[in-house]
Amino acid sequence: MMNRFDDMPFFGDEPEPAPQRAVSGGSIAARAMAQRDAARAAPDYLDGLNPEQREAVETTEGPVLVLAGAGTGKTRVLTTRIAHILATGRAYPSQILAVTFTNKAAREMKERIGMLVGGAVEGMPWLGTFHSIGVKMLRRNAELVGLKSDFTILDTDDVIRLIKQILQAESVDDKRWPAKQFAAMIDGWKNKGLDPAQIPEGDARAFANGKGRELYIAYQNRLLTLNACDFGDLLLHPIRMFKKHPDVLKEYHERFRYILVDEYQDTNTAQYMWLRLLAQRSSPRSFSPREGGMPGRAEGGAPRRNASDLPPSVASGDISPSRGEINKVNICCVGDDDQSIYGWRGAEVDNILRFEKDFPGAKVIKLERNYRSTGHILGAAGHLIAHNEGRLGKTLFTERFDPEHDKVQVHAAWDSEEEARAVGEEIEQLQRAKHKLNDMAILVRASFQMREFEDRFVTLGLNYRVVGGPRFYERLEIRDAMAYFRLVCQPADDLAFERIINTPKRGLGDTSVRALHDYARARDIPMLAAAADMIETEELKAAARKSLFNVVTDFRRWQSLLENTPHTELAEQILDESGYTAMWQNDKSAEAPGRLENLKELVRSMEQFESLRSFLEHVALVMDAEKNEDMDAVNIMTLHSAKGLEFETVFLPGWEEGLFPHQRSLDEGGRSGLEEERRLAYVGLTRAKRRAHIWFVSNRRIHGLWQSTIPSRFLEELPLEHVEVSESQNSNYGGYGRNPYGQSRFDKQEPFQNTYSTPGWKRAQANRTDATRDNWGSRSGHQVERIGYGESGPRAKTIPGELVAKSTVDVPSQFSVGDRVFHLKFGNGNVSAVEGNKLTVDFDRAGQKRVLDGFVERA
DNA sequence: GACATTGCTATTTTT
DNA sequence: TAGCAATGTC
Repeated sequence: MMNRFDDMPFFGDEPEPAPQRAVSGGSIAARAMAQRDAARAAPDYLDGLNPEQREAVETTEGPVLVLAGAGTGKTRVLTTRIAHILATGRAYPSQILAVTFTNKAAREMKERIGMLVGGAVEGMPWLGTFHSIGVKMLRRNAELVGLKSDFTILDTDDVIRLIKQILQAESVDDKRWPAKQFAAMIDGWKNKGLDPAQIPEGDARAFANGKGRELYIAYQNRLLTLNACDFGDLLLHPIRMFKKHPDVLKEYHERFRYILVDEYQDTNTAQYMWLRLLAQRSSPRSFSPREGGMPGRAEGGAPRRNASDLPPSVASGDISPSRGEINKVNICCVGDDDQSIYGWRGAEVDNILRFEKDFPGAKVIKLERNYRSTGHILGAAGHLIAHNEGRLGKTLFTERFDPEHDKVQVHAAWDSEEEARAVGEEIEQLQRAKHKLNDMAILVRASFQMREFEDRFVTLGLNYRVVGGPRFYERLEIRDAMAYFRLVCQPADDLAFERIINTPKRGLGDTSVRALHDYARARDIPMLAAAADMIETEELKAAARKSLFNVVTDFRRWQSLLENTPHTELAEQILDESGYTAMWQNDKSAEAPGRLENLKELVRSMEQFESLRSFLEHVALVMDAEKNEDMDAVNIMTLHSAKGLEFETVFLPGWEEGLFPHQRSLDEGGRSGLEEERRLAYVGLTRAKRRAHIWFVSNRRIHGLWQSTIPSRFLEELPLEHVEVSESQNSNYGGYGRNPYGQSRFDKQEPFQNTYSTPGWKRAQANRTDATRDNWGSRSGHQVERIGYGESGPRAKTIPGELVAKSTVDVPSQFSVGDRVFHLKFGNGNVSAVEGNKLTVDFDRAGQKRVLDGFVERA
């Protein structure tokens, strides 16, 4: 057997099994902590924990589910728990498996554990993301799944290029069946833990005239030939390995005494399977993922009420916790079902809803004491989320309720421009009151919303930062440079080869590359090797051969330098000698200097790694952007990327039907889609510590067309007692034709009205009933049921799926060129062109605009 | 190989 | 509308 753990440093350096509460052996830090523990009744790391948190920390044995609401000290519990396990000598650092989703979370956890236990955290090799731990396991035993231990990790971009090649090879029309789409399908299957043989027949047929399965197989084969993995494989290969080689799994079972999982509500089926295998101490029966559709995410859109209605899951069917031995597993999952917002990416809320069934005898601890937000914010968020049915049910509370705190403010604006302007004013107002911009965030549903705010802030000269977006390692020049490095380290990396063989231009165009490709495929050798061969043959033109000869000798030279040259030096050398640096130096375009700067930064960032190889590994998994937190700036980001963050003041624009909840979620996800949107709203609100401002507009431009919009149903789900509706005084919301550029409402000291009866609100309501009168029900065929709730608050109205008029071209317009029309926003004008139901109108005052005919009437 | 033209699509995003 | 990607033209 190749899985010899004894040559793994972290397996060999400590006695095994760990003695319970032993004070001898183990790391010095752990020993010191244990001694201190013995000396004192309650170690000081437990200070300041509330009773529930303390229980979550101290219940170390058996399965534990910590339901940690927003702002209830989740990370603190997780890190203190680990510190506690170490300090009491229950396990050595290397016997704890602690998994997170993001590198950021892993880093943060490591840091905070370090603060509690000092250097012992360095001995925790199994603290990391699902993927990085997966890689670690795979590198150890790669040959068991047909890989070599130096396999490459492909990112999304590589994967798409690879699939393109496969589609071409199989002569699939990649216009009709885009590679991107197939990459998404494969990703989806892998999220569910499905091998080609296990994908649902329907899925297999749905792509490329039924070739789905075949192509998936071809893709997997290609990956093996390339000695490469995609992200999904980093989990699936270990799962396969565990299933095929119980002895390997057993070693891990003996190794991990404690398993901790962060953000459990975000785990997908594959991650769940992986965890179950590792958590399963009794000898597992043969195990295969369930065939057919995915569990959980409602196929028919039927709402899932509670865990007991759930269909037999992947795991409970196949690796059931037999004979109660599962109880021995000390697994602790921390999560919040109300913050599950990644269902669309394969996350299974059911995993958390089902925990107690999966782990009989599990202890469930709820953390509901919130340390972040004011009572009003919690009240509003709690009332909103209570409209969801598929939840475990928590109610956050705070002990510092202060009637002086602001209620959640709901604002109406005429259009997105005014929305941005008003938010800008509010921010400046806060700024004048000495609030820091860093403490404010604008959280949008979709990134196109950001632009309006950016424009406005540029005009105002207000600092802002966009969080998320394109990352450093995704930039063109970085990916090119990385391809060079990859190819030097791994001559078989054909994807890297193809990426850079003609970058910079070397006269090796499509024809040469195709010839190389064919030659390589025919002989089953890497393209770089093929290139070396083809220098000798007559197949290519002399110029191309010469060029190829140079490239091949370059790579040979660089490879020979790999072991003995400092890697930063080698990297610079590669970039210079390949002509890549020169290429950008000669480039006259505006972005060229920036790209050169990025390349320098890339080399600089390599310094902290010991070799080119370890750097490559880091980049493949830890794609992190640099951030400038020293600047005081307003944060702009999507609601998704705001999860886990907190701000004094949060602005939540765009609460309109169709945008939020997003139409597509409604159409594609039905009821569960709506609930996920609602959780997103909940996440948004609970990011706020003191102030939350929600906005909705009555007109928004979508794809260049102005559309009338309706306030989000979520607004109606907010409780009156915690919400204040304040219409900006200068808003000409509903008041046609008034100058929107009036004085700021902050200049007037009129008190905001705090009921739902302001004229604007009423108009919004009227607007809503009009627009929703017909077309009941969404495309997916179900209606959204009435969501009733007792006590106070407005009655929830039922809002159907199709609220925003669709811009369907096939509906002929009732208008024709020359008609005189009236539009709410733009006034009177003449129709100058008609295209389906889209009109081009020359407005008397507003100029030429394109509008949907539903929004104009005959003048 | 550089540049213009056409066509298409249009959430959320980590690893 | 706008931004991108994949063609077409010289």
